[in-house]
Amino acid sequence: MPTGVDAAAFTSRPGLRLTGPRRAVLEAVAAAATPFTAEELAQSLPGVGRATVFRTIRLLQDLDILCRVPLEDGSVRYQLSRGDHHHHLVCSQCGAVGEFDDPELDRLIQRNARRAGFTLASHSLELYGSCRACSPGRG
Amino acid sequence: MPTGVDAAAFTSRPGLRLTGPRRAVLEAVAAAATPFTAEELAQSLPGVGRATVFRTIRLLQDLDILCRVPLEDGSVRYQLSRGDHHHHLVCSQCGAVGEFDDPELDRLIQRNARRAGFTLASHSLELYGSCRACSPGRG
DNA sequence: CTGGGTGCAAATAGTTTGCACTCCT
DNA sequence: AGGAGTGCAAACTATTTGCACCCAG
Repeated sequence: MPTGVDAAAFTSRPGLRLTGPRRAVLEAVAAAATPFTAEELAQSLPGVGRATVFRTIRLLQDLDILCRVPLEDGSVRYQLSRGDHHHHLVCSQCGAVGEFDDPELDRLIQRNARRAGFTLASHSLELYGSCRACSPGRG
Repeated sequence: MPTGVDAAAFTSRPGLRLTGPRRAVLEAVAAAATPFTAEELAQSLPGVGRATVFRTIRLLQDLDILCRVPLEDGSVRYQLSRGDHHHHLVCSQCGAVGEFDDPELDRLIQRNARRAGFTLASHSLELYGSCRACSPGRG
């Protein structure tokens, strides 16, 4: 078993190949302790071409293995996707990114869309603040 | 009265100057029928330098006159801000961007943050789909 | 009359593409 | 063996910065 996040996903699409470079990216992604930029990922894999890193990042997003995390400043990081539909909790201090989901929240979002005469296809919700470890502690 | 969205905001910060170029940007922004990119804004104002357009866009965001609209594909557009705190409804067909706010939704978001031990500073929520005009109509 | 603002051009950041070559299946 | 995948470098998109000059207050 190569990565834990492994070949299985690749079987899902006919013609998709699990190659050396992709394996390398997959391992780096799975091993990452914190969310990373495409640049950082590329630099951590000197043996893999930049373009391949970018192409693989996109592929992994399509396969729901990786998720895109938009930061408050407009930059973008990536992180292993831990669940299907979810939202992000981004800590501005340490950069940690948590995930959560709340059906009630999604229902409320849907309701707002309907109210506006809007047919909802998708949505994106990011929370920014301080994680437990980085919070002032309040006392 | 130059723009409707006028000089008033500029008085709010000591030292801020309402110059010709800024006036021009403000007028273009106020006249825009649909959300625009920085590039488009710059091109519509040949008399104003690119850098000034970008610097003014940033300034107008700080002044809550303009708001940044992240699209689904990762690109960014801008639109006159019609309210204080609000979220966006982005139509993938025609590109129109509506705004809405829902205190209940914000409360639910806050609750999710708290649950995760997270001190919330801000959040961003964008809905993507089809506006009333562009929707299939369902029947 | 002076410090905030501007234009230009070059620099930077982030990402995509063309193409010859490689290698998985 | 053939098409998916790759590396490289160049192209591209989006935005920022340095700096000499300018003008609103």
